[in-house]
Order: sequence, then structure tokens, then C-alpha cells
Amino acid sequence: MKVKQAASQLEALGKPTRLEIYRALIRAGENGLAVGALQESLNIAPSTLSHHLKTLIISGLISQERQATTLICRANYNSMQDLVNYLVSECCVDQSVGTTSMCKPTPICKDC
Amino acid sequence: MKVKQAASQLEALGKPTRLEIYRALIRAGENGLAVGALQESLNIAPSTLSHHLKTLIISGLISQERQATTLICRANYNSMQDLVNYLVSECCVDQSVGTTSMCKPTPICKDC
DNA sequence: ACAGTATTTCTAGAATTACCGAAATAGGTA
DNA sequence: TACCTATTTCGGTAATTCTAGAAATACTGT
Repeated sequence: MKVKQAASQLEALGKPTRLEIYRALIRAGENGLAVGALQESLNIAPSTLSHHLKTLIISGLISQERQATTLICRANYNSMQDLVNYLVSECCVDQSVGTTSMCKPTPICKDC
Repeated sequence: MKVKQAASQLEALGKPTRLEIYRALIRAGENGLAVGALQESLNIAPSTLSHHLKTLIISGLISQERQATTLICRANYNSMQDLVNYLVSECCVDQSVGTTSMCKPTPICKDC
């Protein structure tokens, strides 16, 4: 993953409104949620919700599938996985030899 | 973790410049990096770097320790761990029973 | 105290973003 | 076709943010 794409995804999650949207989709699992259901449960203006969904879609974090007149939104779990991996993948690689790893006792990278 | 704090940390990582700063510190491990070393390797104006470091510090993602005239910056690994946990912690909890979990074959939550 | 290096604060302009109401579009159905 | 529901696009305002040069501050060593 390139830094620009990772930043785009992190920025997409960096506003409370969009983070709530995303977490609702994470909670929903593979069933996803309709735009209308999101709008009702989060209580934000339809145009605002649409705007935020677009941001999340462009970043690749979520996707939509049309079912008749409703649009089902789903979190893209692979994107989240890739993003987390990107954040921790180079953990400690520049660290001098012989020092204790920062990653213990709660390692964020598999090599530490 | 509250949504506002998580969003603050994600937003802090959501600009390429700050993400590069953060990743440099992740790579540096527990030794950390001086502000001046960051400035030289990333080639950004000192005032801009200072501004971004402040954002990262306020969000809790990094911290600084003074060593004589230089300030050593370090990534706060626990914060990253908490943030990742927050993102995936409620994965699939609203999902209907009987459906296959989205979390396979690359689970992002330990329960799936 | 003074000089020197390291870093932050101040200031300001350009650019981006959030937000929402109103109008427009997409798809389904009678 | 005409209508209905679901969702997006448009238009505009207010607020935030990025960026960096110049000045100010923090700390050390002499």
C-alpha cells in the first residue's frame, strides 16, 4: 500500500461522523446496511450521509451494492486488514540491535 | 476509547506528511528520533514539522522526551494498539446469526 | 551572562472540508 | 407513462487546516 492511499483511508475515518458510519458497518458484518437504515440510526441529513459515504467509497474502505431501490453498504474487511498491516509492517526495522523491542508485551508487529 | 479520541488519532494519521512522520517513528522503535533528525530526513520546514508533531502529540500517538537541547520523539505503541482494537472490537456484533462471518479468512477480530 | 543550537510560536494566505436544504436522478411498480 | 421511494448532486456558507517565513523561546556549555 502506498502512503497516499493509507492516508486517504485514515483521513476518511478521521471524522467522528464517518467513523460512526464505518463502525456501524463493521458491526453489521456481511449483511451490510442500507443507506436509509444508516441515515435513520445515525440521524444525519441524507445529503451529508451521501457525501460521507462517497468519501469512504473512494478511499476503498466500504462498497455498495444495489438491491432494487436501496443501496446496501458494506465495510470492506480486506481494506481494513491492509491498512492495519501498513501501519505496523515496518515496526522497529530501523531500531539499533541489542535494545529491547517496544513491541512487548503487546506486539503490534509479528516480528517483534 | 471514545469515538472522538479515535477519530482524532485517525485524523492525525490521515495526512501523508504526518503519516510519514509517524511511520518513521514506528520504524525507529524505542530509540525514537530527534525532531532535527526527522526534519532532515523528511525535508520539511521546521515550523511545519513542529505543527504536525503537536497534532500527533495531542492525539496521544507519539510523545517527546527532552535530552539536553534535543527533543526525542517516540511512537506510543500502546495508543496504536488501542486504536486498532477500537476499530475492530465490535466486528460483526450486529450480524444475524447463521451467516458466515466476514472476518474469514483474514479475521480482524478475535471472535470471528 | 553569553553565544550557539534546537525547536516552537506567531502570523497570514490559500486550499480544503463539513454541513444542509432544495432540486435532480435512479429504479421499481401500477 | 406516471408516480413513489431511495439516494445523490448542486449551491453556498462557515469553519478548519496546511504551509512556511520570521521572530521568540529553551537548553547547554563556556
